[in-house]
Amino acid sequence: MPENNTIESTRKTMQANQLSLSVDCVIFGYGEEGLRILLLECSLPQYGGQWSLLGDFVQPDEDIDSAAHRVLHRYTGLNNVYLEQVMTFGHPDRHPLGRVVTTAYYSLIKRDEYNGRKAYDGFAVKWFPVHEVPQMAFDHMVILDSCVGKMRESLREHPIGFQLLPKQFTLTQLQTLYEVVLDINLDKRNFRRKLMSLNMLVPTGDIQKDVAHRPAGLYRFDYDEYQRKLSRGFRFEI
Amino acid sequence: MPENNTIESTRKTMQANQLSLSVDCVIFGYGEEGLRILLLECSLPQYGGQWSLLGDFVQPDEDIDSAAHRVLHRYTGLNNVYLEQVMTFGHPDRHPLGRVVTTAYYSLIKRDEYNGRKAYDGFAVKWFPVHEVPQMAFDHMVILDSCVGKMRESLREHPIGFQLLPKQFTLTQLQTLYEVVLDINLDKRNFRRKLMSLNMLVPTGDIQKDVAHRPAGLYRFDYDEYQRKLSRGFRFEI
DNA sequence: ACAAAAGTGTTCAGTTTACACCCATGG
DNA sequence: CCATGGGTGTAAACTGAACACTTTTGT
Repeated sequence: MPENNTIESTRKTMQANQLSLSVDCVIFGYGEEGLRILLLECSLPQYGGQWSLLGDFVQPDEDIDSAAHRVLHRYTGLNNVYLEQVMTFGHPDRHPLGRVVTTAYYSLIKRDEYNGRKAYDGFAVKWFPVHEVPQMAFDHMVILDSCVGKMRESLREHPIGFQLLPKQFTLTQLQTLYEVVLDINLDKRNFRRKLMSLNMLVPTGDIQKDVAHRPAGLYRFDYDEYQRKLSRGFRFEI
Repeated sequence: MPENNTIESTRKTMQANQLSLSVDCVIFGYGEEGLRILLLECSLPQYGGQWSLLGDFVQPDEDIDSAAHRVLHRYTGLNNVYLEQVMTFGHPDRHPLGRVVTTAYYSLIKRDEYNGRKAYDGFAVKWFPVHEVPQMAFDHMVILDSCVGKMRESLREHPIGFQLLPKQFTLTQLQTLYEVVLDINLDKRNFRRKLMSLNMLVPTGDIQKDVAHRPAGLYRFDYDEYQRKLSRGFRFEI
């Protein structure tokens, strides 16, 4: 498995092929400071000062999903994380060093489980707020935008948000998650009514500890019940 | 531009690369007989008697969207047709002759504008009803299923159905289109109310001719008005 | 006159939205 | 006793689904 992304290794990969395939991951991190995106300082001189998504070439005998997982693991230390393919970008001039077609993925992780380094091959890695993304190299801004859209759509239509909370969570934590990631405001009473009416949140019986106000009840998401409902034609929707 | 898909040309393309990229198109044809899919008899001996989607390798300096349009044109004679990327399939063993990653597209055309041949390179091309697809080579059944799903989703959320009707059409023709392609039944009154409430169907003033019953009024889809509404945040939905 | 498809309203149920106050706890 | 967030109900507006008869035309 490749373990660096220097210009030399890039050239070597490209020379072996008329056409190369890469994966690029938009990694969303959810935490105290809101929703951020993990970016890498671009190593190509023509994109000096700009940033890029985290990516690598797909190896000759590697599944593209596996390549995306490998990239995700390399930069975050995480395995078995939710990763979704978004779209493939294949304009002939999108990469200045040659023909590279790239398949975009996004992932949604908890910032506090992130276990990456500050730099790779001498190039910085940094979290940026979604509303303050820097200049992006290649066509990575377009890719980023399409991943933001797809991620928000999936968050509304699949129960992937629960992976960003502790096993036990309060309804306010859940609401805040949707508000932050979707960049919307929700009504507390309506939100609770809707979520509870799905019959997939079960009270654990526990309550918050050490908070300077009335402690909230804790819930867990009943994944088995969700699967059962799914097979009966149910569609999750926030 | 490549103009054949024989086994020899396939091998040649693959030998030049560790990894090849192809496009595969699911071509839906709408007409009198309902919704059909255009398939090609598979040329590989190990898939004898099976059928495959219409595809080709992406050329070194060709956009992937262009490759899909090229394939579509080759097999249907059509240009400037609606074509949508669905997903990229990259399992290492999906192609018996080597590593081929493929990007799937679907297109929706009018059967009566179809202008293809009966065979290409000695292999038959045939329309199959969506409910009677034959044995498919490679992973093409999986690809087909994902394209059917995506096409139906897009039909409901974008006004792509109007491309399958004459410029002027009756409301019944429109309703039948949605019923056939989505494989559902719709209530006539509710359907008309909903469509008319979008304020994007304008009566042309003309009526049907030469029908053995009360002639229906003809409408056209106001694409400009649709664009205007779009930019004001409107979302099309059937 | 008949056959065939066009055209047209109303009711009911369920869902979504808007909105404000009291409660429990820690400090 | 104060500050902080937790927790709760109701009314109005809107949306989606069900449902049947009259009209116009050609033969």
